[in-house]
Amino acid sequence: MALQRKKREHPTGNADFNELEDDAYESVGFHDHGDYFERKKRKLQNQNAALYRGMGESSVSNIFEGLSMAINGYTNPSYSELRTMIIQNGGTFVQYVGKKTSLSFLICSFLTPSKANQWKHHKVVTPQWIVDCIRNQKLLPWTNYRAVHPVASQSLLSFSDAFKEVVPQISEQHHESSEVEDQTQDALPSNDVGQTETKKMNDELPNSLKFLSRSAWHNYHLLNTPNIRKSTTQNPEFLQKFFNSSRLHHLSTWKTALKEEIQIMTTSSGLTSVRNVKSINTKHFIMHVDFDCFFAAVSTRNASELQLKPVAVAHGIKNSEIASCNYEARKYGIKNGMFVSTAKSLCPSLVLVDYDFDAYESVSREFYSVLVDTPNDYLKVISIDEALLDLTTHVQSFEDCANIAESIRKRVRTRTNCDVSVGIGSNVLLARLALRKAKPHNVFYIRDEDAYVYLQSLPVQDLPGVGPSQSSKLFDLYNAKTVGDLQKINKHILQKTFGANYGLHLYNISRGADTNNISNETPRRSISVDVNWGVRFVFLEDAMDFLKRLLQELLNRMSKCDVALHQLQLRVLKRAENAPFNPIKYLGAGEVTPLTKSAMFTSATKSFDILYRQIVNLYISLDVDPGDVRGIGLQASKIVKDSNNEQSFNFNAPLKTPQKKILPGLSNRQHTQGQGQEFDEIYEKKEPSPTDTTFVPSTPYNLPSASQMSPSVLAQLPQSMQGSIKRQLEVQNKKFDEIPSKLDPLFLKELPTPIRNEVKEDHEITMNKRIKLKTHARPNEKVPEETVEKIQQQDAFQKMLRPNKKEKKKNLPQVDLQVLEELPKEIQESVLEEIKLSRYDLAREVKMMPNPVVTFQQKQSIDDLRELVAIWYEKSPRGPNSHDVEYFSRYLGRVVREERNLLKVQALIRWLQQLNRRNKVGAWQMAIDRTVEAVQEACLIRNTPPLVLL
DNA sequence: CCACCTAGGCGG
DNA sequence: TTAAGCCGCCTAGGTGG
Repeated sequence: MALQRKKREHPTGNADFNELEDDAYESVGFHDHGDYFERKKRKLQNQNAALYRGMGESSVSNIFEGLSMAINGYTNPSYSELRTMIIQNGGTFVQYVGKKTSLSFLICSFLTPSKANQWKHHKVVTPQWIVDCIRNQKLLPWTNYRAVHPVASQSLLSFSDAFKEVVPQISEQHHESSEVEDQTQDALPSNDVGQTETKKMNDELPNSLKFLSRSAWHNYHLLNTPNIRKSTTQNPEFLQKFFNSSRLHHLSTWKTALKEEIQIMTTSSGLTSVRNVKSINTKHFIMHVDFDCFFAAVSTRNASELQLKPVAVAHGIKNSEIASCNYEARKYGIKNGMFVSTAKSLCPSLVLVDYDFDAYESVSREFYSVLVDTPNDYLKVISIDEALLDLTTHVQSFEDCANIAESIRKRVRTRTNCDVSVGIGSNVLLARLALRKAKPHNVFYIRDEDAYVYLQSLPVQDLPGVGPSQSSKLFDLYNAKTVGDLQKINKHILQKTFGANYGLHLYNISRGADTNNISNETPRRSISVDVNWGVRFVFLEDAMDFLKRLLQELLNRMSKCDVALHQLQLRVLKRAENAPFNPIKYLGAGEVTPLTKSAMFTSATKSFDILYRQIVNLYISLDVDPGDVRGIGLQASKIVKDSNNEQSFNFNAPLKTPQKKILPGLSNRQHTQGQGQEFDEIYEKKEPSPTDTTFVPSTPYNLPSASQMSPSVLAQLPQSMQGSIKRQLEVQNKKFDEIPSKLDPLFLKELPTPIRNEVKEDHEITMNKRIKLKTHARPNEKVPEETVEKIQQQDAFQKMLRPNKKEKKKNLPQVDLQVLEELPKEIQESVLEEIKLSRYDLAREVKMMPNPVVTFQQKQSIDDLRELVAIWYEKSPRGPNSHDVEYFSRYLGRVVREERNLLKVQALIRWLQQLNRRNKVGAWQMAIDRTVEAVQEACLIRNTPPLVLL
């Protein structure tokens, strides 16, 4: 099945606003990032010119005449709306501001502190100014619309005033904000919770809403519509629903399953011999068999009246992608991947058909049984509807192949009522190119002697491995449009511009030579789960919640193949800057920036707890606003067979290889220099023998399954992640209105000065830093005894709380005991069990022990600490005392190192930034910087990714 | 030179 | 209502030993 990548769809005629935006943001491709910005810049410039030209009648006024304006960051009205407003009212719109001096106004809703500083000598106004000026048809005094308040003239605000300041800022941009309180009251349960309790929760929710980013705020409103909410990650059933309906997910899983199934079938039945190695030098006969418009054909296979009409398979009716369309529809220019609305405009009589995944599977089964029955040397699964056959030892000529192909076509037709096409060539590349020519419902072969000339007329995009990116690169750099043009380019030039491997590949395939010949299946090397549709979060907790479900899904898939992982990768798609909150596609990702981060595990693991904890770290380190998350993925790599199921024989496992080992790395597998060297030999050098792994156990211990997601696990998670506010109340046994009545303004100064112990500890840890960093370098690497000891020391926490160093070995700090006592008996036991187990592996980066909670001024919950910090800020309007800053920084450092709660640290620093956002007190900014610095250092010591803030 | 990381691309 | 943009593999190119 030819899955068409979505191409840019250029709006015809006079583009209106939405079209401009659609095109610039949506049609470039899903995460096509190459020179996106370059193209966007050019494009926008053209669009501006076009806007100016076509202004004649659309010009509304000239109130902005002579003024040049630029837009920065998220705005409401949107970037493009503002742009039109400015231009239509006589202003000059400036793009990508280079020289600030030439600018009259900068339009923005909010500036980061560093940006604010950068723009302090300019007129920076909120978008509301533009709106109000146009509404009043005159220039209003801009000073009433400042986005940045000058530091000097700003009077100091009291704590409560500061809160009041924030609210109107939001409501000014979102007129719906008055609804918020009503809606939240409706949304909260009022039955089994006392009335005061409910009120407190209500207070708490609007309170946290005040600090939502614009994108999170947007999502909050979006998700208030129950039907929409149901279609997003907020729905606990989302993953299942999504995967059941996702064609791409089906394609992937089908392929994986088929590969395994066919391999087993052909190996055990003896119908297909394992590929003959000596035949490398003999001439091959390769056949590529593929259904014509598979989904559409299957859906209409028993409805002959539909087969004559234009038919497309899609979910929706508007901005839904066409997965497959028949040849009748293609006559109208309809293509796979096109939006239904576009297709409808090309062909109003287009018939839309639903997916029928079960039917695709059963048709495919018939298809593969025909192929398996066809005598062959090798059968390779390409996808549900597509396969390669090596017929080398069964035929003498292309004519023989063509006869077999016709026979396959006939049999498939009889059994499925669908057509396949067949391409034949002496290698995979030529067979594929022949297939293209054969379609629809035909057979075609390319002889070697004709290949070179045949290729010349093809567009470079037709070559496998050459997609939109590489073909546009070829065109931009060498003006090469056809394979003939490509043939003329010097090999070394290709290698220089496209890299040694890919350049050579291009050189070869342009001549019809296939470097990647058909080969035996290699074991899977990674397992991943991705969701890039319907992802909408408001709070950090939403993201964490979804990540838990995603991780569970990953673990389910891993357990089906009996593997554990050494490396975990988190992938987040972040809404691109300036991309609209609502993408064109309903609940789609829109234009995004992909971000990835990975973690290594010294011993292979499949433990939910261990992995989840790392995922939290990875997620935090990516520092994406929850409102901007558009997609999330987890990938398990460096996977190893899990030793628990050693007795079960696995067909896919290479023979003679030990059960537990890292699968071949890229460099081992691909580099042709290593030819002739067996994997095992390579392994022998790199893999320590089992006796070498005395310290770091290569077998992960398995936790009692009851402990997965048990309350004991929940209890050790940061409070902000523990779901609802109600549960937070229970767990912490605290009441939100118990705000410290009134604290002495000098209380911070009277605190005990830093304790000598801790200074010593800090020093010690810094000295260990280098050794520690080394230990994570490679899985299964032996860790020196000396390091272990030091790490143990480092992990011995709570020196401040428990000055008695001899208690260190006890492993159960008082804080934990308190937590433990509150838990049910059996869970207590499970926790104790975990702790017992963890004693065997103290060097483990991720520990099973609940981390100690470090208190500060007898406070430990984020909300209490925020309260404390707010009072501190309020009471020190000119800036904090430097001792207090040190004290606070040290505390945060300990939260990183000991409590290991990066969420808390991030929340507190952000809170401080938030508090200082209005007044912008320089001394406070310096204090924040110092705090961040301390936290980064702590992250370094802990060997976790640094915290990124704004 | 190696091992590791992240980004990007491709196909079905 | 809309809609269901996955997933495994490869290569490049940077960093740090």
